[in-house]
Amino acid sequence: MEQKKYKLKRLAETVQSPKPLDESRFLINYKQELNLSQYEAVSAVEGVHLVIAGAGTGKTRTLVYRVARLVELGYEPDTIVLLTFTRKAANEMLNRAAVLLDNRCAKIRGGTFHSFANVTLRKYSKFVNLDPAFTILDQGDSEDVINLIRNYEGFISKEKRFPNKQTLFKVLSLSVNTNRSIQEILEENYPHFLDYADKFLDIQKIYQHHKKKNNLLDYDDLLVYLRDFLNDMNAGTKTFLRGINFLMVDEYQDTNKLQADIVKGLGQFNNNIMVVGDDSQSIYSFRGANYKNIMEFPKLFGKVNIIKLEENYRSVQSILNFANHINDHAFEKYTKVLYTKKPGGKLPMIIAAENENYQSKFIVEKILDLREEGIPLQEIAVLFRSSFFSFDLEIELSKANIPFVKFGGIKFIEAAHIKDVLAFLRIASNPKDIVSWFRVLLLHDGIGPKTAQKILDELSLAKLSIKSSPDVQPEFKKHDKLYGLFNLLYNIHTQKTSPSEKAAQVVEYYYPIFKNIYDDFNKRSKDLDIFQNITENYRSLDNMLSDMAIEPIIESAVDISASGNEEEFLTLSTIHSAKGLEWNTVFIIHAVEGFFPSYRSAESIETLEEERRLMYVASTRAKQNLFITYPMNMFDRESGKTLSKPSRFISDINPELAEGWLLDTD
DNA sequence: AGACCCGGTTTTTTT
DNA sequence: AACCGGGTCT
Repeated sequence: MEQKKYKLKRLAETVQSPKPLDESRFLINYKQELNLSQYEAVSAVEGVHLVIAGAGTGKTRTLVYRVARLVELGYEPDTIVLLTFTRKAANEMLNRAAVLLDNRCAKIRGGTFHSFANVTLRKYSKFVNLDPAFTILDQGDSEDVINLIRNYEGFISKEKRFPNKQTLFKVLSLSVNTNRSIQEILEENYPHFLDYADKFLDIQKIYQHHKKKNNLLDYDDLLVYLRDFLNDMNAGTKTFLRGINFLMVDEYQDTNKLQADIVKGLGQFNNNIMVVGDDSQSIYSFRGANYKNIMEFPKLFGKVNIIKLEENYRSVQSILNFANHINDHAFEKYTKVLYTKKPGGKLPMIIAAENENYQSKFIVEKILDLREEGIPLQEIAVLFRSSFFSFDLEIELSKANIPFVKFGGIKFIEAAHIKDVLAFLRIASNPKDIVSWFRVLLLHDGIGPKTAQKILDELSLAKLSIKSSPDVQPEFKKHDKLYGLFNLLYNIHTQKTSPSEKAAQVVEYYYPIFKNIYDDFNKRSKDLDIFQNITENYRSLDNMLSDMAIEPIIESAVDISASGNEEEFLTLSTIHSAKGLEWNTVFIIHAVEGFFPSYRSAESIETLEEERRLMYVASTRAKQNLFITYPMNMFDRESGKTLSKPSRFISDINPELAEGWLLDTD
């Protein structure tokens, strides 16, 4: 151990010397395997660096090589932190680095801001005044807590619509993530609820108190506590910061104010930071992300070295031209020009179909054609603005026996029946979890909100407890209906069994209820099996629950049945979930004014600009072929109108950039 | 009084 | 598909 420390110091000095490093000392030939800009980014060691990496310019490759190089330079892998947008992205990068160099790369600390905060806060809990066994609320859980509060006396009035739980949550969360007051958020996004501003504040107060009292942290709290810990600069902060030599942040354009503060806080000691991103691909403003964050990065950090990656390795020239055209209209950006050494390529095709179903049929046929031409399904994706756009297509694909996996939209963990099962386990892990108690109690016949509340009161008075067997609690004479429930909770709370055994007990108890409440229980019951399989990967219930909250499993029963036997499959994905990925052929569907851009976004230039960036992200996913389709007659229930105009992003496009086609319905 | 059922409304995007 | 509110049943 000591030897390593000595070695670290010596190498750091070498790095500071003005002489260029002797490249032959490295196992990897960085200069040869990277282009000039990539090499510049990869070989940057100390200081603050901003890498502007256009779509397909080898951003991931650059990060992977930099990780390897830092390790080769002798820095301890666990002093390097890599923050990414999803845990999947982090794992993929660390794996690639491990393959490139060796296993030391897998020891790098990586993950999302949220998972990083989770680990840090549990470890340094006493410095942030937290119980380390805190429970994490995902968005649905947070909404449920807020709903509980919403139903308190005095909030809902009969005269005027009171905001629902989603709206309440969104406003509170946006206020935290963008550092603005509730008043401001309401003025900007929900002026019709301005009358309720005081009630929002009341609910916020009660919500915060509830979380504190019951040892709960929501997504935003994870970031807030981490930021405060970093700013506090107590003994814990110092120890923690000393353990970090290098910080890398991917997808920086999608960070919000809170996350920018965290980056700043993490760099307080040595200021070795590299952030990577593309202002043209910022698509998360609804979560408080702001592309201005990346524009203002140099202002916030002072002396920043800006590196631009502009050579695109992904797409043919024709697709790049088209994407650049979409991007040309953005009004504020770091100027960068993407170029490629893959000249030519077929022009993107814009195809008008009679209606939605013809659009679907066209895509099915085209996919079959492409497969004939030798393009595997694995290399094809259909992308869309909103998850429900693909419903009709999904039916047509099933008819044609084309296997697909859908990304984005409802997640496995959000399905009602999975949340039910989780609620039992969460009570076992944290008997103070009132929301889970409510959920579980309401599953039972004859128990509604009032009775549930009564039982919860008895719990807090300790007349009822899952810490001892219901057999020895006299109060159960009144509640003999709930004997089975309490017996189950008593067992899974007190027994030292594995999470999977506990889950099995829960499912056994839950199954009859489940069959009773869901008409489609047959379809759903597969999910319960999948859930039980997942639980086998865990030793600790607490770990399992926080993992599931921070990093939801994407697969649902539909996906499994499609991909189960290692078959190749077509990808259906929201554009948001397609971030960072690429395919030979990409279809973008529903490019209709009102759907994409969504007419919800038509109110402001900012939101419209974001829709434009979405189109940019979608079209830069394609390597060889790009098809953009739109139905000419599309009824929209929300506005009650039939939509017929092509998306403004593709109408009036220069014929040199894309071909327009009309689908012949014969 | 409280549970339950029904029908109209609302849904972007995700850690 | 899930939510919300109102009306009806126990």
